[in-house]
Amino acid sequence: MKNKEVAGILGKIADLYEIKGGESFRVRAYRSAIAQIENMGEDIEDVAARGELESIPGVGKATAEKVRDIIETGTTARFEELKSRIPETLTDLLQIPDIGPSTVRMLWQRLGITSMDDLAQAAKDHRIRDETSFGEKGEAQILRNMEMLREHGHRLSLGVVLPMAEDVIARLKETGLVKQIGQGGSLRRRKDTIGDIDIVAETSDPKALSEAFTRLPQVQQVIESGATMTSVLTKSGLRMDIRIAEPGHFGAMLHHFTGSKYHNIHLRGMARDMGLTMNDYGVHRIDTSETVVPGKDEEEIYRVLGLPLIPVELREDRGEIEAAMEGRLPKLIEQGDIKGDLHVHTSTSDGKNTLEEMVEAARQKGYRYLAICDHTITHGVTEERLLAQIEEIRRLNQERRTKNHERPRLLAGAEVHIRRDGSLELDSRLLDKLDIVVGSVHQRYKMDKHQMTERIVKGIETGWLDILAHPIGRLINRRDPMEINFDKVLDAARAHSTALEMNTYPDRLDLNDIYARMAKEHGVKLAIDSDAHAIGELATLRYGVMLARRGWLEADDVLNTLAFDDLLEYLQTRRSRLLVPA
DNA sequence: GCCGTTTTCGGCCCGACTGTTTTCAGTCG
Repeated sequence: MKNKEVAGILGKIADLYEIKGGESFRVRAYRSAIAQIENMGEDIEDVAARGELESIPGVGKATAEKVRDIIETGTTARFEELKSRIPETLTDLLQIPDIGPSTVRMLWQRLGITSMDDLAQAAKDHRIRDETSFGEKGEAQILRNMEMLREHGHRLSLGVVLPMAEDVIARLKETGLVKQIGQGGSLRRRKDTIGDIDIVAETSDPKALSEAFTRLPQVQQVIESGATMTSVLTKSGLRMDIRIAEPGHFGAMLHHFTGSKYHNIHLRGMARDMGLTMNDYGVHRIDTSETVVPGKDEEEIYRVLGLPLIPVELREDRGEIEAAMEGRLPKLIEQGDIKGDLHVHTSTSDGKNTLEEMVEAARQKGYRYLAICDHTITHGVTEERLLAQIEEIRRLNQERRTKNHERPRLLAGAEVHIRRDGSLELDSRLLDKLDIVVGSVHQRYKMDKHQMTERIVKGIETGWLDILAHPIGRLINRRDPMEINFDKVLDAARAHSTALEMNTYPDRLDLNDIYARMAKEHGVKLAIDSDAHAIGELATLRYGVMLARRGWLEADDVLNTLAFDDLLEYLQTRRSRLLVPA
């Protein structure tokens, strides 16, 4: 039973309580426990096995007992009892924009609606306008919102959404109306998937800025517009909001709309204990309403609470506030720490650019090294072409010594498929000629958990894998993660000094922050690689740095922050230790 | 349902926008 599944059932219980009504604080407690369980690095089953569920923040005696029930039996008495009184399918309706628990309850009690299909039919039959306070407009809006959920109800990759937001911000800057502008929400916190775009801006002309915002070429439709916020639907189906701060309050507004919700709730609780209240216009005394700081920047807000500025990527209430209080915030990895890319392809296999073009692009990025890892036999190079490529790489490195000193050094590598039985599809005679070996699963993703874990662990135990590429195997919105026991993979990776990849291909973002933090805590190194199949894709590596920061990673945790000589020594030492000739 | 640097009971973050509104509930972030 995965954390996601346990959280899913607790979420249903919370949903059913909300539809029932009158349980707002109980619901809040559930939601807070759910957020912790979804975001914790560890398998909830392991925590339960150790009897430490109640050490999870927000999980008390009652929730711990339900979690144990769910792990053991797949459900819990409270859930069954609620379902017997309130149709479970009602919780689906909560996904529809602008439909909340009160509306669901009303639709159910007054019209007998219990599912999406019921609701669509009732709207088409005009029963909603006739028998509820929703008018004709409201009824049409429900149908539109259901359509929107069907079409765009999913979250998009950070690698897709961030460039869109950057373009919007550049255009708004061009208007000359903004004094300060930035991203907010989960986008600014660099979550791997994004549900909507939040923008925060300071201007002396809110009306003109709102109008400029709604006239952007990306905008399909204006959803709502007021004095301090305007919300639109973009042509790509993403909701996009702009919040407008009064001069002098940009930091407070930015902080408020960066979140996360639970980070903010935690901070507001601290403020409350100090007799203070926080909102998007600064920090104020509760008794006199006197403004303590207006929130011109974010530092100001944290300072009032006695805290250093907490990096945006950490603001999830996953221990960052406690770490900040105790002065032990990590020194997070930065883009500039990256010295090279250890997983790129060329036209020798399925890449779009030649070896020379990839090298030149890497040089322009200032990389000190680049590992060429084309797919092996099944997916790409033949033995002859691989040998020829190794020759070419040696020649280029030789040439670099006499001229082109600024060119990155090249590592001869391959991306080797891990077969169903855990063997590698390249034999050791060829593997031994390579400087670096990246292993990955590229076929048969749907093995059961035990078999898939065995397969990957055996692959690692061959001793050849310097890096395990895209370890989880998901494609965002297209393919679910593989079923694996991640703890066992981590144990094997640590024992064999195999680094786990943070693959920054926008469809993958694999590993993400949560798994990366787990790896770090297991003493396993990470490698942030673009898996670029074209020169333009080298730049996606920044998404990996963002997710690494969310995973609390420091430069030392990441293989490709090493200087070239240190990297080479690391690889050679590793291989000589694990692959002593028999 | 959780939690405690006055607490094991009595609190629990805060505000904008919409329209089912004319003073407020529902939804959202």
